[in-house]
Amino acid sequence: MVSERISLENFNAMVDIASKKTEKKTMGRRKIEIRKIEKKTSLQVTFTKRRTGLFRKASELFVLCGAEIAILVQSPADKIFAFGHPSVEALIGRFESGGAVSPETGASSFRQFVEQVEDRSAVRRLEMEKRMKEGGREFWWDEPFEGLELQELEEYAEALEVLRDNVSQRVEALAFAASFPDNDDDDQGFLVSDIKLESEYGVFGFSDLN
Amino acid sequence: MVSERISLENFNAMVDIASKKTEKKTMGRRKIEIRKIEKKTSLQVTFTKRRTGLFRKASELFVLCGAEIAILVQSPADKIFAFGHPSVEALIGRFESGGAVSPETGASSFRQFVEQVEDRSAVRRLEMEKRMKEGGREFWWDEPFEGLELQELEEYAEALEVLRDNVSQRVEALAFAASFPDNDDDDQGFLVSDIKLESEYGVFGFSDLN
DNA sequence: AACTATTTATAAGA
DNA sequence: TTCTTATAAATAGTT
Repeated sequence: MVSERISLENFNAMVDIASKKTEKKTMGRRKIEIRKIEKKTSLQVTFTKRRTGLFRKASELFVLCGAEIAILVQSPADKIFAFGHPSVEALIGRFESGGAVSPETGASSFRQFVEQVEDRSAVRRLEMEKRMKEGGREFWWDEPFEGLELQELEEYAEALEVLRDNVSQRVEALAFAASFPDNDDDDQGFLVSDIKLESEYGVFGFSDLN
Repeated sequence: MVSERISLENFNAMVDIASKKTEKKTMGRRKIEIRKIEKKTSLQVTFTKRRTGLFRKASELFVLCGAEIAILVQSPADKIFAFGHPSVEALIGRFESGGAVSPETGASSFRQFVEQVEDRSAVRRLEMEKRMKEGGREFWWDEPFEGLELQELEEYAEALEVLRDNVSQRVEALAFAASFPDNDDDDQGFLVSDIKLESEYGVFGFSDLN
């Protein structure tokens, strides 16, 4: 009994391949609806593939545009994955001096990176706990960002700092601007949010994303 | 004078089209190297396209896998874009069903983070709820902070500060823990950066991302 | 973990 | 800017 709903196209492709109407070996990629995957194994596989893809896209955006990026993803199994954006300098420096990763063909090192982030491993965690016990210190493990490596955390903290500074600057700028009210009487009641709500910004549908 | 480097494939395609060896109207998408785009207008265009793409991917990942995601992107022009899930609906549901989130390992603070990012505008949230009811499947994302009111921004800056402090504390704690090596002769000189260099972590390259 | 056939994303150009 | 077009890249389903 087939428990998943199958589109007509998918069904026809399956029949064709099963009945050898075509030489094709697989159905290849099939279109899917963007809605919750129910089958657990598929979900896990898809999550892994797409998280990897997402991080790759982020890294490309970072490299191409110099855009600073921070991503946190919490998996269905409640693992946390992080993507951070080290500075280009740090990146290159690390790349050159470390030499740990040869500049070989593509995916491998990116995959390594992802694995490294993923691998905020049991092992390291246990090591850390051991050291802390040895050091006679109590620590808070029910704490933010459980599972992130020191380096990721540092980068994240840096990113936060930059972000906070930027936001603060903007606050100051706005406050400054606000200290010079226009002659306009109604200005006080005019919310920026009102403008935005009228615009197209911030509202995206998925029904038309395919 | 051509100032950009052009691959052989691209050059050949250009010649073919120029000399009408092919009926094609455009060269279509061309392969690019993943490295800093120098031409400013291209950079802006690419940034916009790819940020949109990144956020869409994140949305899909969220919907398909139920993975919670937060993204912060700072554009080359220093605008900040944020993406957050879960949907407003889910978020509100969470608030209603008991307020504080259960402090299961690591999750709570991530959720806090998401909520901080998400909770930028009550107004916008309400508007979104409305649209979600009307349209079914819509999400909010993608506003530069320019659309925020002064007060909202201030609150956001504060939230960031809190978050940053938490993360910093965490970093310090980890660094402290790491400063108790097994045989500590001279661990005074043991710097966090040393830890980084010694570990395999954080060694990754982007130059070879295809 | 690999493999294809497809779908999807997107670089250029209009 | 926004749309088009052709190609590059990502990935669903299978093995």
